[in-house]
Amino acid sequence: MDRHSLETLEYEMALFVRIISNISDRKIGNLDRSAYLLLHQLMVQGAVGVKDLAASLQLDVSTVSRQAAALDQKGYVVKLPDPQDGRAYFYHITEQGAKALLEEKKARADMIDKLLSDWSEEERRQFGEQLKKLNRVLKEYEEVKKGG
Amino acid sequence: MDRHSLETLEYEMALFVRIISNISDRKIGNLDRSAYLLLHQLMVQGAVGVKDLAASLQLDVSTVSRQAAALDQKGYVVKLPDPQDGRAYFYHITEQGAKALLEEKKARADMIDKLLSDWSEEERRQFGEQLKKLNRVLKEYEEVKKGG
DNA sequence: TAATAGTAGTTGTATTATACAACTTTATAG
DNA sequence: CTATAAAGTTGTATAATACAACTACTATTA
Repeated sequence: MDRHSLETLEYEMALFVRIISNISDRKIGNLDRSAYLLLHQLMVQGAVGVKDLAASLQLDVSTVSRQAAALDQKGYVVKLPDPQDGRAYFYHITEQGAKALLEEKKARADMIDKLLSDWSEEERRQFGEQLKKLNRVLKEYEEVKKGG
Repeated sequence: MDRHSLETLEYEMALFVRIISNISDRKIGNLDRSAYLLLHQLMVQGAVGVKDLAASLQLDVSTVSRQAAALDQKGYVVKLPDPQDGRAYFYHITEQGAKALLEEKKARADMIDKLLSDWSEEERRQFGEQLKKLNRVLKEYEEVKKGG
């Protein structure tokens, strides 16, 4: 591939990560990034335990355990015991949690909308799709890394 | 804008940040992300002090001071006093540092090249350009945030 | 069925990147 | 000359993470 495009991509990716990590660590709406992703996952996946959540999010169970506990504290999720297995729990998103998630999504979407105000419709759509595609391969890469 | 594209973009961006932060924190080559960006900046900007570096990188001076000290330790930069100002220093990238930077760039570019192996030339070019454009507005956003 | 191995989840500890605040040394303005 | 500002460093705090040790259960197996 053309070396110049590749180098642009390489540098801009590193830069993007730093900038956007800092921004999103400062919080967009009321949820931080980890809480946001956890709630999103719970919404998508339905009620699951920390093990499954950790697998989906590709994080350590201990990390997810703490994140879930924090959301429990806030009343955004509830932890119900698995009747089938005395060790296990299911986390359920609460009404309040669902509301917070939706608000957060809106806040983030609005911010992005504002940031990309001079992008064409087509550019945005395309960028979103490319990011999605990239995330898929990055996830695979992560899995490989953790497996071996 | 079309709500669906926006929501895709919104979620994929959050996901991208988490995935790629984790990956790049685990190091690609021999430099971590902060070291890489600092060396890159020094290469672009020439010899400057931590204040200017911090401004370019949009980080706190204390953060950059520590990062630069770490690179100094490794022999990737040298810190020379400003003959004009007894308080100030210039950080210079060393030959070793330049070599490490190049190797790192290569390692990262290779990784990206591999990850994007099924993307067309045009897609990559475009994605890089879009990321670059996005980074410009994100930087502005950061500046505003820090100013007010 | 009792003993052993494995599993879900939590908690302790360490690391890393960051910011903010206090400080030191030097420079500049009144 | 004194007071204020500026460059840089160091102390302290926070947040997200991983790994390791642990508890409490479950499953296997002899």
